[in-house]
Amino acid sequence: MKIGELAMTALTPVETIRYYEREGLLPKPGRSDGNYRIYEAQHLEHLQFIRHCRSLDMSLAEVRELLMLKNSPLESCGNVNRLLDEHISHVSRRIRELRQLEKQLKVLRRQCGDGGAVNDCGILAELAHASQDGVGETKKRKSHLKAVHHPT
Amino acid sequence: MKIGELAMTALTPVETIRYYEREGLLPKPGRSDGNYRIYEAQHLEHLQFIRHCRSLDMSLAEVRELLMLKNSPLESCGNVNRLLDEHISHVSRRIRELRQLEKQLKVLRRQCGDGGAVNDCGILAELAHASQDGVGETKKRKSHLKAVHHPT
DNA sequence: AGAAACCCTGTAGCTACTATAGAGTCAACA
DNA sequence: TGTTGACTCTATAGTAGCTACAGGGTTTCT
Repeated sequence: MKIGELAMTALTPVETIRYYEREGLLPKPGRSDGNYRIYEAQHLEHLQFIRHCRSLDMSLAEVRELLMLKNSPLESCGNVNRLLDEHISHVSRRIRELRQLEKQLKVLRRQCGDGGAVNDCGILAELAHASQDGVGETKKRKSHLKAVHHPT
Repeated sequence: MKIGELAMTALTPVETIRYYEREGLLPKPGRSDGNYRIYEAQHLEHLQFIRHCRSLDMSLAEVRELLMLKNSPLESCGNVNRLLDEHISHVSRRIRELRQLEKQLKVLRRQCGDGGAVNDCGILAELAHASQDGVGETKKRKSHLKAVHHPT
């Protein structure tokens, strides 16, 4: 099948498929006379594996690792478990962080003396204070999980 | 004060300060004879405002908006409240999403017939299935909140 | 005077895509 | 046969919010 059909079947944008190929996550398919990519059933499976992992918010690096483990069938699944456990702990940590955040934001929200002018707004006043709650932790470890915003 | 001192005081990397200036979030300071940036007390306050917002995971766009509201003192704080409420709802939504994710991951984790070879690993088998839980929602709204991973 | 520590600009890199531009291919229809 | 339209190709740039150079200039200390 051609890339468009694969894209429809796997519910994945065409450009994303080509991107995975460039990144070495998806094996290069054969080409038609007109230089179109021609995919087989195994490509679909492979792609669906990747998409399933991504839907669980794993990073492409993690997916890459899983794909490698998948291809070394003699090894034990200890590493698969380890990878998954680590990922779960990333998620749990992020949930804790966000709960903290939510609490702080709700406190902040209550600072507003509703309806007044901006000059008296308790929220802006509060924000101008240096709370510095962990702001400067230079070595703050970064998370790979998706961020919060929706740029509409 | 020079940029290094500002950086130390506000617990913010020097490059980040210059980046905020480029982005128009921090007003351009004066320069010394040797072309060094020279900051005043108000710059420190301004920077701390930004960092406080960022520590609450607001996007730079949101920070920009707040800064504008701050500079129009006659307006009412309705817009400040609105912005904050929206941000809180972003955070809450992301928490719900991650809880869901955590649940799925824990279910998956239990699929492994511990200690066996990769060939029999229930986790990999499960991942190869097309769960497609929302994988293909083309219009999935993006969040601006930080992702989960820590690239070590 | 020389070295260390600071500062400058400009550019490239990070993640995981997404979105063009500009061109080629293929099937169907008049 | 020509042409329209849908599809595909490569290459490049953009997104967020920094971070990390390279290759220079300035200041400060000894």
